[in-house]
Amino acid sequence: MAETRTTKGSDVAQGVSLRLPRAGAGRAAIRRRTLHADVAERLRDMIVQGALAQGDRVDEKGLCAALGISRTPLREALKVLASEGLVELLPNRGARVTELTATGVAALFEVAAGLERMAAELAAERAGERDLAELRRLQESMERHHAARRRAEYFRVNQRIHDTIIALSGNDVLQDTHAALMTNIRRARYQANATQERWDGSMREHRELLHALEARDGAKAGLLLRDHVLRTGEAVLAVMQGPAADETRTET
Amino acid sequence: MAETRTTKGSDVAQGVSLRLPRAGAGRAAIRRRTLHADVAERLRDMIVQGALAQGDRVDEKGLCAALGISRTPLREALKVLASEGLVELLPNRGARVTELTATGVAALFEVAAGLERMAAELAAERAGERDLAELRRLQESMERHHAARRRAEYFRVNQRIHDTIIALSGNDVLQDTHAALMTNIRRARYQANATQERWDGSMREHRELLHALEARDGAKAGLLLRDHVLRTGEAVLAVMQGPAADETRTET
DNA sequence: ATTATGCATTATGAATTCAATCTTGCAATA
DNA sequence: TATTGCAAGATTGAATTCATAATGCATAAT
Repeated sequence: MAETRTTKGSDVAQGVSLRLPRAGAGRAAIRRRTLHADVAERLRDMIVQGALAQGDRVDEKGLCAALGISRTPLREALKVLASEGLVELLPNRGARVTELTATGVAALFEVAAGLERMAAELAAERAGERDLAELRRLQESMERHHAARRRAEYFRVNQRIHDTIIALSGNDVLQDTHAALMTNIRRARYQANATQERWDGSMREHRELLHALEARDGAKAGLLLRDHVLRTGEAVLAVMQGPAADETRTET
Repeated sequence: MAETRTTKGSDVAQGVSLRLPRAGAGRAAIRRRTLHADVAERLRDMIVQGALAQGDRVDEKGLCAALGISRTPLREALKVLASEGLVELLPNRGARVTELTATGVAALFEVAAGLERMAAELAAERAGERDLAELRRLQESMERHHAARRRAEYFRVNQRIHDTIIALSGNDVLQDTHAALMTNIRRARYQANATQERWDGSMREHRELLHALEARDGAKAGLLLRDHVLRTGEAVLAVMQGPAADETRTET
């Protein structure tokens, strides 16, 4: 597993699959990627999935060895992650993974709810008939997964619906801002993995949302989606604070 | 002016006033700063004020010489600015200052309006009586500046009011997200400097907003502030697209 | 004359090196 | 025995060096 070479040499570097320009997929956009961007993506995943846990100090040397890169791109990536709120940089003391507090997660969901409300309002105005048809298709797909209790698939389609509505807002800034928040929200959801089920209620809310969009009732769609996201947040928070208050510092 | 020393030496670096821990102000938080953070701040100002103009390629070597630093902190700062949308990084081709398009600016104001609406709704619930008193004080101050046609002071207090309402939301994520957008919005406003006056209408809207907040009518306050920000955006856009369509690529 | 190709120059991305700061452990003293 | 001061070690932040990709120009070929 990428033997921890002790630097000093000429052919260091490419220990991992990083760098390769995505072998399989279409060659269309020969977008060259930079190392720091790949590293940032990798670190993001590690933090979301808990491979780098809350409050963990980021050991630069160790991570460099593990990833097969030098410190420069890693440190560049850390700057980006810091501006995304995933790590905090303590001058002369390195980086540490930010802790998810209850109040912080509540704030995240509150803003996400506001952004999705905005997106729904705009989508109700700007979505074409084809877009609504696509949403209906997704809704039906989700209902099937729900009926069959296929949790993972349900979750994926659910996420897809939210992303679609965001995209239908036709506002790039909204999309980017939302994406940034979602990385942090995924962290919280990943933690609260266990019992964050809210299947039935969530399904109903999605149905009502779709109807409001079809009726081009932006105000109603906005409120429905906002409250839906807020309830999701409450469910996640309940798990975080609830039974297993292990890792999660609640910080009243 | 920080003689462009040709590297090689021991006492390079501190050409500029950077680094000093803010001599005057209270010593309370002995917060140490890092070079890349200072550089990022400096670059932000340069971009907002147009010292680095739209579409300008960022010459690393040149800037390093000008700022009296080496490339590493500069490049780290550029990564941060890229994630803030102020520059874009072209792999192997360096950084370039992003261009403000009409659609982009419209999107910025749309999202800012949504965030401020959210803030107003929350502030109406969460603000204490003392906070409202502070807002009244600011409003009166602004009215005085308005009456006296003191443009700069009016503008400053106006900004202060918006920031205060954002803060009264009690939501840190909202505050950070809004701040990130505002950097870009300031860019647009700086460009449209000339005739973005909307004094009288703006004043009236602010008064109504204050009344709604005092009445704890969150929904109304939210809508008022949202529309106020949207109108400001329209004014800025009008100037951008209008008479002097010089620098600003409109990009239909 | 115009376009294509190859070379030289330049600048970027990443690695490595260097210096300053922080941490840790031990010892000395109260 | 606890606390403070000091020194050694470790780690960060920044500078410098190195390798590679991009750009521009000159030359040659059509």
